[in-house]
Amino acid sequence: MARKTGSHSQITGPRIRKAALKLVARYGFAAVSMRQIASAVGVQAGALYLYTPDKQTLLYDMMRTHLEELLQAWADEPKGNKPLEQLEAFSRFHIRFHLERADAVFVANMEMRNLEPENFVAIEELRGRYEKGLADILENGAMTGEFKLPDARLAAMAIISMLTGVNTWYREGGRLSRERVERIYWNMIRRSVGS
Amino acid sequence: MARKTGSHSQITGPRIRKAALKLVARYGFAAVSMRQIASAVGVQAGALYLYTPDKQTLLYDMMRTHLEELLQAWADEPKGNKPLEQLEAFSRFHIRFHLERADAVFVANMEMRNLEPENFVAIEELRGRYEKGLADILENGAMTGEFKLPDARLAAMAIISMLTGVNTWYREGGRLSRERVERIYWNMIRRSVGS
DNA sequence: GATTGAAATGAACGTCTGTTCATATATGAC
DNA sequence: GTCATATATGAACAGACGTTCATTTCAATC
Repeated sequence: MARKTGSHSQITGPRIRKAALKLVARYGFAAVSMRQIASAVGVQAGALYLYTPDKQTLLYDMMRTHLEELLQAWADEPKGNKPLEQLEAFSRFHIRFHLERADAVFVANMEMRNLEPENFVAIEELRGRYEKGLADILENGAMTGEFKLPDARLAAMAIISMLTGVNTWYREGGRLSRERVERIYWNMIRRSVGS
Repeated sequence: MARKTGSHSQITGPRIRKAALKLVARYGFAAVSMRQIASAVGVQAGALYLYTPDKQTLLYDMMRTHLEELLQAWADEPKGNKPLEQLEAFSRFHIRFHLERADAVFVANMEMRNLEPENFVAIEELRGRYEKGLADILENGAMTGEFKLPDARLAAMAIISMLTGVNTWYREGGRLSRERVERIYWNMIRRSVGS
């Protein structure tokens, strides 16, 4: 008869989120039904509503969880002191973390438009915080003269787009190893900021 | 009583494509109904089927038309002879063309997964042709030693991701003019290839 | 083994979906 | 003004959608 599980900071359980992520990444949020998600979890559709109040919240939880884990992982990452070291740490971290969670990345990047306004704002804020992490590194480097950048915020967007783009073509066991991709990208980025 | 218009190389008419592009870019293909599209065109849903056999073909036509126009426009673009000139031409062309057609770009990048296998292959082929245009420039430059690139194909993907990323944040009348964005991006790209 | 409370079912709801088609309206030729 | 042709309507179709809820199943406690 209970309508909700005890925890409140994370409404939807990990089992459901994981199954939903896979389906939503493959077919898109609007194209995936609650019945399909339920079937992937191994329950009937009605049972999902013991763990999430509605479909929209399920999407929001997937994206929020992903971005919170991203921010936490970056906070925990060793980064060194100098802007150049930090930029390398960011570049390699971003590629590695994003390749490890291709489904969540895909959803977080593609499904913004399916968020209700309130949730949209919250997710955008989290994403902005991550982007600011990179922008700060670039700004510091520009101030010390290590980087030659007319606009650090723009450079941050350019670099993040480039890094996230790896997810669109990289395939495990393909022509290039992840380490090799990381090195080549890092070299391009290092040169692009004039170092 | 006629079921189809005379032309056959372009099934769906431009009026419908344009209205559909706007809606699909904003809400996603799966989330937009034929009734919504019809309403944006100013007709009833049934009338759409005089111009397209089904919804899937409508999506396919939007993407195909966009990519064909992209390929044609790039073919018509003046590019110079030297790899460096060509790379600058490509960078500036890509930003300009894509900003001018934000809706079509969004749809072409986001709705691949809603294409049926046959259509998916066809669209991927067109996209591959465009990417090869850039990869060829980079390969030429690497051969002459103008560019320092361990892997031209990978560099092509990196650069295209970076350029297309402009669409996600650029807003008309924002902090930076398009010309300024073009110049900054071109500088980053030029340096990233070691020139 | 009975009692309890949580977890899951499965039928039902109203609404919306893509698509079809008999019918109606508009357009231009003679 | 009549005919022919292209264009559009709007009702109807079968099925899927998100969500609710009375009922049943499951697991643990006494």
